[in-house]
Amino acid sequence: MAETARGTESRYGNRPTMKDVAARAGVGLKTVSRVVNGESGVTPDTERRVQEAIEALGFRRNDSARVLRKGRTASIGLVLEDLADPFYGPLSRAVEEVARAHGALLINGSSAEDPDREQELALALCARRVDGLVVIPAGDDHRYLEPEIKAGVATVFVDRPAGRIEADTVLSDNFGGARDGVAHLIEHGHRRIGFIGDQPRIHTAAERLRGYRAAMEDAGLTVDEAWVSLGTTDAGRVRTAAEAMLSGPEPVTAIFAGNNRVTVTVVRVLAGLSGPVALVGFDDFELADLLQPGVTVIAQDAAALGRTAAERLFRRLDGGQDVAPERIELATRLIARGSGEIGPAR
Amino acid sequence: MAETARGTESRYGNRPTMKDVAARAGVGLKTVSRVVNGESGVTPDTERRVQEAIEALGFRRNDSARVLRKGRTASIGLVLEDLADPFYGPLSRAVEEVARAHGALLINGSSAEDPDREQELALALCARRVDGLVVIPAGDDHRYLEPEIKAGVATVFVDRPAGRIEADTVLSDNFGGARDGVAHLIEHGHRRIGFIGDQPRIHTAAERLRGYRAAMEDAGLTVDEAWVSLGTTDAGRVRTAAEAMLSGPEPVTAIFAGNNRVTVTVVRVLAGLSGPVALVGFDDFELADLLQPGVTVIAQDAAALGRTAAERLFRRLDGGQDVAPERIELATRLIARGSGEIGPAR
DNA sequence: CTGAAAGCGCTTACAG
DNA sequence: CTGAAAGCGCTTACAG
Repeated sequence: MAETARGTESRYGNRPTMKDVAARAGVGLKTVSRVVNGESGVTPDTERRVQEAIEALGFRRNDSARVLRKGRTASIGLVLEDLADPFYGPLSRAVEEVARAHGALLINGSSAEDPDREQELALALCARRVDGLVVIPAGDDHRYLEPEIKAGVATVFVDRPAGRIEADTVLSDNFGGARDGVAHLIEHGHRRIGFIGDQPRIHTAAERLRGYRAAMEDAGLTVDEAWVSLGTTDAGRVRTAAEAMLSGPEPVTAIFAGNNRVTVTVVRVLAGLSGPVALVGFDDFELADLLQPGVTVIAQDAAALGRTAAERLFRRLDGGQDVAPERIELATRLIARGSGEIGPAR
Repeated sequence: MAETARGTESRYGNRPTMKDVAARAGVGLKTVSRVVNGESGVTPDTERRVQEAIEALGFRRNDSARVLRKGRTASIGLVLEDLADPFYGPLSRAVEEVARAHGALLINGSSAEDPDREQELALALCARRVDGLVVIPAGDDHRYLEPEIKAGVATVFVDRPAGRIEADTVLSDNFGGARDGVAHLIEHGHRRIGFIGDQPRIHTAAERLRGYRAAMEDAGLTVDEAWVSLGTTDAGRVRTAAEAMLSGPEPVTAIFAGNNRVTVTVVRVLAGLSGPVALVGFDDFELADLLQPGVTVIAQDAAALGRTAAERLFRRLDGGQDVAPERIELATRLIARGSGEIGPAR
């Protein structure tokens, strides 16, 4: 009857439900539920009748409804800066793999480095009742997530720390990595080293700058503030900054680039120069080894960041709600390829 | 009372509902619903009381429940090969932006080029009742999606065509692009041109091979089958293939690489060679212009593929269910950077 | 082994 | 302007 009521043909947006299957198979709703979920306690004959009805009707369980009753949605959210950025691809994929291993789907969105959009997205995901949230912060105040976390949304911050709340955080050792990279340049004889980085309000940028200053200080070198340039990482600004510190009577002989966008632009600037200038960049990038010279970098493991964060999230979900928030820092790795081993021009 | 029943403190996984808000504000459920959804017909005073209860309780509407009643979930699914592949980043992001403009969230997953996993993922998304599906096929039989499409899941295939079903498809002009690239090499004097591509069961690979053969034939050149190598695109196989066609008494003087992974490996092989060999690659990649020589490529617009597909999907969702499936082909673009303009060695 | 009733948290359709 | 009842499609808790 239910069938007839909805018409003979399957119509758009009119999907069969367990009720329809039950009616067709001549069994109760619960029996259909048992078969669909592979529960025991159904005679083979009954099961066959239900299976036939399922096939005939093209039934597929509505997991949205299931989830409402169950409590957990078996989905987690990922808020990142930009899905199109090559740094976030491997990170996303790693989060996805861990989610998959736990039977969860991944909903993700880009904040476009806009704190309001980050908040809007994160809260929309909470409204969908994701079980957990992996956030790569764009903003620096995450108090808006406090009620959600309290309500049980497992939340882990990655790449940058949470702002003004206590929460699990997985970071790269930005300070140590930058310090190592600059120390590497110093070891190769440089004393005037430039630093071009992102806006200092961004945690990673500030940490890397701090690493630069620490390495210089460790070596007893004084930083001329004309060697330091912070701001947006668009090609225009970076190019101007690089050209400025490479000219004048006392130009820098080496540059430490604060992230891969900066590195690429600096490579372009250096390609147009006559004399060799050393370069070490934070973040590895594809083909860095194929350039001439190969680009020496401080590599961070984007996939490991994602994996570590997602594993932490599921551990919390699997019973560890009351564990104290932890801050995990992953090591970086210097990969020497040539550009960082050039000595200062005589 | 409801409040007391669930304890004074907000406990994990115990979120306030509209019922709780209604009880606290001393109004009916429907009135809370009206305030939450910004519907008219509520006195300012009532509204204020409800708002206060919402704040006090930390209420956030459960969109999962809402969705169950509404029918549409305001979410779409994206099944792609690998989120970590730089080709899919911009494509994903473009789909996300269109979804966002339509108030929908994006759930995505990687098939890892495995047809079974593609199916599992796509059907899991259908079970969640996504409104639509953007699929980058791994398999070549999509009949499993027929009931879903009939039931109203708007579905668009991207990058590769759907197998054995009629459905909207957005593709790059793989044939034309490859033909143009090979013709470009012929124009620069080459007559022995190699082709290294992916497995021919993959549609894009087959089309590009067809373009290669067409260009050769158009120029009256006969293809020696020793110049053609098809298979997986791992570095080992590609390297062996390239080295084979570059050696012997009649080596190729130019190579057309079937995708960016192949291109990168070929660049590495050529870097170790003494004489110059021309190269054109299908797919653009970052820093292609910084290599020496810059790599000439046939570029496809990944973002445009994603955007076009998502727009098509939402058009269907916004009333166009009964439009006939369409096949949209986007043009490719040759970008000359040096490697494709090298003449044959004398 | 099987099923009727209640409920997950909302919205819809309706009545006052 | 406001709210009680029914229902979205499932699962839970229970009874037979």
